[in-house]
Amino acid sequence: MQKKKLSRRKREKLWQRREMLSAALDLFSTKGYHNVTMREVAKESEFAIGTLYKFFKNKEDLYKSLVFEQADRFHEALTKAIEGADDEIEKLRDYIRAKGEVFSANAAMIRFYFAETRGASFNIMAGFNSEIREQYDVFLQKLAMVFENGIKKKIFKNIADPYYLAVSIESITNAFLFLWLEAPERHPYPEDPDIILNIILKGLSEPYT
Amino acid sequence: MQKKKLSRRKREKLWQRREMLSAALDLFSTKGYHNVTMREVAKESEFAIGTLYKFFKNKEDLYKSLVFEQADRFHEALTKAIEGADDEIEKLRDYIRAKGEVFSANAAMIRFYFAETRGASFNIMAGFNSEIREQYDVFLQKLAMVFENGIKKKIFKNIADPYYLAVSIESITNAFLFLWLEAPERHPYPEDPDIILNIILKGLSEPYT
Amino acid sequence: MQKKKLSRRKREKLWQRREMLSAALDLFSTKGYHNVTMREVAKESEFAIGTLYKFFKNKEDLYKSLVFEQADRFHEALTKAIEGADDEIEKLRDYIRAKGEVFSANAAMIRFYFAETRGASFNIMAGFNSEIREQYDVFLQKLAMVFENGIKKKIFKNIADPYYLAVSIESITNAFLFLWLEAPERHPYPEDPDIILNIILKGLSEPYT
Amino acid sequence: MQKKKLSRRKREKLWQRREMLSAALDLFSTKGYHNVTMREVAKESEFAIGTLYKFFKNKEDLYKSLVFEQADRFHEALTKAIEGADDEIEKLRDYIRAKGEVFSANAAMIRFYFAETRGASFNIMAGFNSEIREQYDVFLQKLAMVFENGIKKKIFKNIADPYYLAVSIESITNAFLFLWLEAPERHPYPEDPDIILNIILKGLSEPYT
DNA sequence: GATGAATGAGTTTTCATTCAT
DNA sequence: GATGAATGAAAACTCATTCAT
Repeated sequence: MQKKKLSRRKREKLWQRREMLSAALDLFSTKGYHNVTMREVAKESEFAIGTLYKFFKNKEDLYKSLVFEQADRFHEALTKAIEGADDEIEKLRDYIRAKGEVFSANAAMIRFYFAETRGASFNIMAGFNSEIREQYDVFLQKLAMVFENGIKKKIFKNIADPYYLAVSIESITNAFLFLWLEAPERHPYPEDPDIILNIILKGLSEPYT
Repeated sequence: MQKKKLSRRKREKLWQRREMLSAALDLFSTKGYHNVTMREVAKESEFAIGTLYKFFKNKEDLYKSLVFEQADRFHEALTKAIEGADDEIEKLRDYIRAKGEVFSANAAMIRFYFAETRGASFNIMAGFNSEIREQYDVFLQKLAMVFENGIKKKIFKNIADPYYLAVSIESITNAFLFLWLEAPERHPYPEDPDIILNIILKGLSEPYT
Repeated sequence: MQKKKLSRRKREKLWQRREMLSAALDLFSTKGYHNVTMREVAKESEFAIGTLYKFFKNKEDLYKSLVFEQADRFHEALTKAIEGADDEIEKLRDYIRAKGEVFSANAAMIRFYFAETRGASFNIMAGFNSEIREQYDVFLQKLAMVFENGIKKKIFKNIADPYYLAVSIESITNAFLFLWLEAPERHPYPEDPDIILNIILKGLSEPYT
Repeated sequence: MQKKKLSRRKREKLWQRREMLSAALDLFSTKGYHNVTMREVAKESEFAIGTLYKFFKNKEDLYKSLVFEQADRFHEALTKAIEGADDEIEKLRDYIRAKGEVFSANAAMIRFYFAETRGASFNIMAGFNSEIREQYDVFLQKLAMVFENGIKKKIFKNIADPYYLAVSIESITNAFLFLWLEAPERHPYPEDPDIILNIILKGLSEPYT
């Protein structure tokens, strides 16, 4: 086991880093990159500014670290979800469930995620955007594969380009998450994945075609 | 006619205002709120800073004005689209087409839109968000109505809450716009609205119920 | 006349600039580059910090401007001095007098000059050093020429390389200025240039060869 | 003998101190006081910052210690030089040689010396300047004495105040050192002290007087 | 006794906003 | 009424110094 090998020093470092990133996530997600000062992050995380700068070489570095960390966490969970089951429909159900779990656990993260992926700090991201975008695209390709395979296996009808189907289910789940974020009571993220899934599984128009 | 009543003075004012907002849209959409200075907006719009402040009481006010203006334009176009045709399917087609037209004509606006609705300046908007959100919700309700009526008329199967259907088609079209924004060549916003529409019309699973 | 052409605006600008450089000279010369804050320069010159930054793009730029300005003033005065008279000895007398005049008028400048040319901020100067150094060398060459011509005309004995003679008289006058700076009463810069000049004109050792 | 009395402990301390000062000299002489951090001195000398502070109560103290140490070394060498020989001319030759030896051996020291005596850190030195200056003046007085005695003995002509003669020969040798520092190849500090000495010994003007 | 992580005061610089011309 | 020069508050970041281990 590697984890046992970490010295007390190292473990403390890691814990401190986590504290800082956690404070930063809270602040960035509610106020946005430019409305958060390093002083605030320092105060919120209960470290001195200088200490913050020991861990992150500047504000942007702190921000990027946060983005990468969250993106990794997110990417990993979703990838695992669509790689678990054998059945394509089950894969999609797992994916919808996982997305809900990862995000519902942390409203700050979802707010941050939307601020990041769509718009918001698209200016700050300029430089490292590509890396994240690539990682995201890798996932989209995998998701598209699920549809492609489903179509090949005749589980799905061939109604649209698998990539667009992937993008669509992504955007629909995001929309549900967004609704939940705004009014958790009124619009809970559905327990039953089929509530979302049916929207693209069962066609609206029976006679239509 | 009301427009004839406007004095030359008034009309000039309006034109100046439009120049300013246009310059602001260009800058904000490409660089983001915090990376644009009033000096830049002044230079770009070829007015003096002081003149800018005659029209907008501060930077935030300029920004908000822009948001409201764009939102209005957008809202109006989409509302008109779904109120035109009689047939529900045709309404949806019109909606998809209109969305493409409004946005495709102006990449700046779409970039700005995403920065606004999803994330980005959700911080700046804090206060007046509600107003925009309300307007947006009015539209969502109307869009939901299209689905509800379609279901009542048995044009659509009753596969999900009409409101969620509205949110879904909104998010799918957004996703397509986003793809187009990133790579206009590779992912053109479809000429034929059915390419998008089919995703929720024709269900993926035939045998699945 | 060109000066008459300057608009009131331009003249005011120039005056402001001079005020700032004057305050900066005072501060830099007494406290040294690193011990002076922009806030101090602003306060001393009675402008806002922002105004300071309108004239000089950063602290280093302010500093460099000061160095160049002073160097120019100094260089010009000395060059004129050694180019005025025909007689070599008279040239040297004029040079010694001019040096005294330029500096005696302004203790701040001499302090600043020593801090700059010898040592001090040799770190800050790194980049533009060469330019100043070159200008200085041009002068040294001209001064060496005075000695060379004097030797050719048999006014001077050929006791050393003219360049070294130039460097020597430069350093001796500097030494006198330095003494004056430290104790103006006890060590006034001599009215009669021959007091300095004799040191290298009249040899110490008659019999010695 | 006093040195034998030093305990191993004491000797080690002394050695450590020397290591620190040596690292400090290297850094200060190349980068200047304000561009050197205590962290750097610690790293360069391979001690911990805390240890540095055991030896010097703060950065300024470290700097001053360095100045005093170097000044002592310098002062001692030069004093010894002018006290060795009996003949005044030989004393001056020894002085010129010694100056070359002390400095040529250590470019860092000369750079540091110029940064200190002329300009640079005259700001940092403010407080303790006087002490160094006094020591330096003691030396200047002794050097002046050499001239005074030479004049009394009729070895030298009485062409100027002995103190000014001392200052002059000091500044000329400095100028040569400075030239050497800038371009060691082109301007070597002369092996033969007479090359410098002649400048004040042999008068330039034969017929003059 | 040695260490170096943690601290936070202090510095440079930007930019929204005002107001005299 | 238009202008844009002047303002200064506020932000990012550095580094001398302390002190718990």
